[in-house]
Amino acid sequence: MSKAAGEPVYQTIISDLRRQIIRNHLKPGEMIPSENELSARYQTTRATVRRGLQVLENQGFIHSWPGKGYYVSQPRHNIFTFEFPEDEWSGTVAYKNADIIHATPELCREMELDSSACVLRICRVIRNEKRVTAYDIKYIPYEKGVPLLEAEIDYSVFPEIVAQKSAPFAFYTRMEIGVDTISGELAEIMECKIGEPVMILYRYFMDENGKIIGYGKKYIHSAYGRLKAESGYLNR
Amino acid sequence: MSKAAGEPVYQTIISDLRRQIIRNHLKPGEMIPSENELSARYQTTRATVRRGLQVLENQGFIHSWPGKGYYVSQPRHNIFTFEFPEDEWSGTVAYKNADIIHATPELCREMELDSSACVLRICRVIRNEKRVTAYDIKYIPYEKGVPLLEAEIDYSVFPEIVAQKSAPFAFYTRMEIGVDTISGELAEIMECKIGEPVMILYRYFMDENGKIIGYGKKYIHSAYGRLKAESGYLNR
DNA sequence: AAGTGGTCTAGACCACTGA
DNA sequence: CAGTGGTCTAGACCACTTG
Repeated sequence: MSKAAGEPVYQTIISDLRRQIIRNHLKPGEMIPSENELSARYQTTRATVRRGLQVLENQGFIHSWPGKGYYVSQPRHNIFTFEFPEDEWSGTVAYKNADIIHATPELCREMELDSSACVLRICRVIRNEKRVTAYDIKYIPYEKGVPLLEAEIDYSVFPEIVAQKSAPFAFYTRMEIGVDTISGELAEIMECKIGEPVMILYRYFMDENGKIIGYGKKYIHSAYGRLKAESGYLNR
Repeated sequence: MSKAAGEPVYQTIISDLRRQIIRNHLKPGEMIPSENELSARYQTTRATVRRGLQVLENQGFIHSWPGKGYYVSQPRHNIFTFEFPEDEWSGTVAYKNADIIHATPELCREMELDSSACVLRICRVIRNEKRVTAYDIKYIPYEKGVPLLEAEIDYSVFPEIVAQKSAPFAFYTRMEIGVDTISGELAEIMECKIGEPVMILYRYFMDENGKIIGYGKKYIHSAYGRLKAESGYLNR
């Protein structure tokens, strides 16, 4: 039961329990002291205790079981998060091109489109001082007659384009990470040899109803670097 | 202001505000009604209102600015999470081997080890009916004289091994995703041709002090599949 | 029946921001 | 200065679990 000067009581409760869990004095599956017990121990009310337990629950340290008590959770060390460096990641845009094409078989499949559909395609080549580091293709369903948005043609970042098609919060994203070797056409664009390995990031943007409102591929040259992700409980 | 029968008041508040944000009636950067305003509107107390706002804040929809009010946040659509399917992912273990080796230059670098250090190495080949899908190598610092743990030799999943070296919550993980083509030695192990592309997952386990307590590489054949990640605000 | 967490009320005092 | 969020008190009633 430590106490930093002026530290809120609920913070003290959080730190204390957190420390006990991390040091394994409270083990996964074990019950932690009840709200009433903690209220008494810290000379405070249930509301304040709950304030602290709420945080630990949000962070995945504990979970509550109504009628029984709070229990230490089983840690999940295989859930990772990463921040995807949208553009400007691997360099500057060296070439860009936007046009409207008919849906290819790939696009019909990936974007669940009719084969008569049209799609706005935005291609970009990204490079650093020495080489082409990435090749990026974005596809956005194109409704005939609907004027293009500045943002689309001007290639702001993908989520921003999509946000204007729906609303800032009204969509979700899926990413798939794959790998392949570079073939003919791509080798020319990326200025490298056929057979070199590339990472491919596929992105799907869906609206509230699951309708695909954006699809993209990004080829990243293996020499550029790695994608980094993290998981864990210590940095919270 | 909707109301489901028996739904807690704070839930109603959450749903209502959430809907307004997703529909873009409350826009990023805009202030939402104050706690007092909401208390009056829902005929409840500040405590109940705060209960709801807390949730929306945790989910990233809003943030509070003491003395000013609550504001709608800028959505982050480039933060992804994925669950890493530990083993049994791409098939069954076809071959395994554990031994103790001297730290190679790579290990000294990656694990921040002294060149005289010893390391427990666990290699595994994973395959499905048709082919080798992955090759997995785990490294764990080996202290001379310390007996090996059952778990290590028996190759339970990586986080579990590491958890026994410290404590279930007392470490964090970094993953890096890279790509390469298969070279000689690896081609033999993975039963494929030289030059085929592979995804490489590097994993680093650190304890509270940042000391590396586990390192691993997993080569995944491109034919196996993709790594999938998600982001967004709709599924919460 | 006693204990647990879930929800809620009706206040209080504080530090901070803005007009 | 009035308004905002941050913290906290001291209760209440409920549904649930356990002995």
